Amino acid sequence: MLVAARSDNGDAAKTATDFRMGRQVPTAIQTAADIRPAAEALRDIARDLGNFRVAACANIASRSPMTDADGDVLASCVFGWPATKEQWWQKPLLALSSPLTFACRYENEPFWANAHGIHTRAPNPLLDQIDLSLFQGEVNANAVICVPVHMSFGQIAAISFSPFNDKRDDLSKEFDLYSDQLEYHARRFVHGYTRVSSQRPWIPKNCRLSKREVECLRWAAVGKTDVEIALILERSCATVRFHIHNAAIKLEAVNRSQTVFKATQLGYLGNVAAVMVPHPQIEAQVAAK
Amino acid sequence: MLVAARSDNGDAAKTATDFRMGRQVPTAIQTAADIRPAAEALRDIARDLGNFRVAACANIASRSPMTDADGDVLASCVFGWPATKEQWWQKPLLALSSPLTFACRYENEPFWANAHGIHTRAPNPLLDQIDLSLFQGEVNANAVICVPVHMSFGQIAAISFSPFNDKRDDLSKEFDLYSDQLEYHARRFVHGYTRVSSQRPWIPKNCRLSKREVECLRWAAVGKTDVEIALILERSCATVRFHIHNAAIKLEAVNRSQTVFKATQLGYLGNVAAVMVPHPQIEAQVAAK
DNA sequence: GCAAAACCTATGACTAGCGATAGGTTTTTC
DNA sequence: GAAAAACCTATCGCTAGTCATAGGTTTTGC
Repeated sequence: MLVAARSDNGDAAKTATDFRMGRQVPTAIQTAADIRPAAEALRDIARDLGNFRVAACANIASRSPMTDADGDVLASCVFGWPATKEQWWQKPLLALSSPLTFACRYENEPFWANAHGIHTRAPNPLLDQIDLSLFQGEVNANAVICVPVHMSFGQIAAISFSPFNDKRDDLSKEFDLYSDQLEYHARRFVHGYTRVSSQRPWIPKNCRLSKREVECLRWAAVGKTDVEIALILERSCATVRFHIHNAAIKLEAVNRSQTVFKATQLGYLGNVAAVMVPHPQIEAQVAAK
Repeated sequence: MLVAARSDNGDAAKTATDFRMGRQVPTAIQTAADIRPAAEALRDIARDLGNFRVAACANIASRSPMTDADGDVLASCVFGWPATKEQWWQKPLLALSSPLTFACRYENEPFWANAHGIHTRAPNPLLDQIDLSLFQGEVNANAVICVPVHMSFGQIAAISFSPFNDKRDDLSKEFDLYSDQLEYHARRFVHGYTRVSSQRPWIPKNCRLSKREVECLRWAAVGKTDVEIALILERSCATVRFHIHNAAIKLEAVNRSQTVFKATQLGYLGNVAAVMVPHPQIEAQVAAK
């Protein structure tokens, strides 16, 4: 089936046009001065594709609104949210609040959602327990297409596209037709925005962690004490501390919390829950002490 | 300029064809049985576009090779790496090793690289200090296009496309023509692979952190002690502990390291270095104690 | 092959910081 | 006004961090 699809469309590999709409990508941002026109481009693309209104949050952990080079808030000045509603980003619990924000933490690809459910490209059981009972009130729409953007340093952005002045509550067709394109432009926009907005970039001078350092750090990150890690790895407590201390030095961190933080941001710990296996017998040994 | 480009191509918004090459996306993975055909599709797309050979690492923090449903290693069975070279993923320091892996930690968008530099869509000063002197030996190619994929839970993937059996060392033209398409398929492939490979998905039952909890946690994540945080926030040390403890309960974490880890994974702390401002006067007060 | 660098392992003592616990007060929200 | 959230004080035991020291193994570069 999948192979057959490739055979039928083999020649399309080199002839497929992309989303750029010309030589430049209108949603890409190179300098702060590009923010406004890029936001306008994103707004217009969303409107042209499905009469969608854009809501964009470059960092779900931050309550700062996205602004252009002059400090004007994009939500009201470009995306068309009424000024009286512009408070939604002061409270991350609204609009891009609990249900959508939650989903963006756990999902890598675009999805659409309404009060009946969150509809992803492929099933994601992690989203099953999200409470959508207050959907309309929280999201200010009956349905929404949402693009999560996971970025470096653990930053997560969320860009949503909701029907503007109409009552659509089933976006499955639009999602099927346009999610790729909306995702592409949302990513380009948010990547660029984040890049030009960044201050004080941080990079340690020598962050080549050794195998042992990472190993000890992983166990620390899942909550094990030095004694427990020592038992797990069959090494002394002092060795464990040595390695963790070494990792801290390399990451230019002052204590364990910061070390874990930075290692996570840089992807050293990955998806630990899938990698590390619990040690019930070690836990019994520790309990016996 | 950007607005003009949109005007010229306004109608393209709804007529642009996408990368899917038909009704299905050949590189998308829904079940484990799709891994092999999807990998073959990715291989073929890369070959058709630019005679590239694929190297894919779904989690730069893991040394497990990517395998299909039968446990066959994709690098040798599908992507065409000689069996004698298939050890590269046993040592994350090779192939997708230091220079490329490093760049993938700090860059959100595709780039191409050779021994002379890392060429991104927009300048990224964080990549300037990456040592490329041993490029050919480490990467096994004169030049490479690389797609970083940042995913949920802090997982980072890297997919590279290097010229197969030829000496190209300047991929700027291919990058300009095909990076979007390669990125699209690499993302779809890796997202799907990660989804079907995941075990023990983890989600806390109540991870709605309060403003205060996040605030305290952020300072802890950048290495501040409880006393320092208390001074910064003008609250007592006990209150800081209280909030951090609350966050730990909500995230189902047993200690501070694990709390910071999980909060980072879920994007609660965001790009803290850009958000939080140092407090030189607080540091002086702590030093005076 | 050799030297240097990197990595690994370990000890012991001490103290700072964290986690748990208990009880209470104040502020905010509905 | 009541309940929930935020804040406060205090204590004590446990864990993490520091310091100084020592030695061995593996990898890398010439």
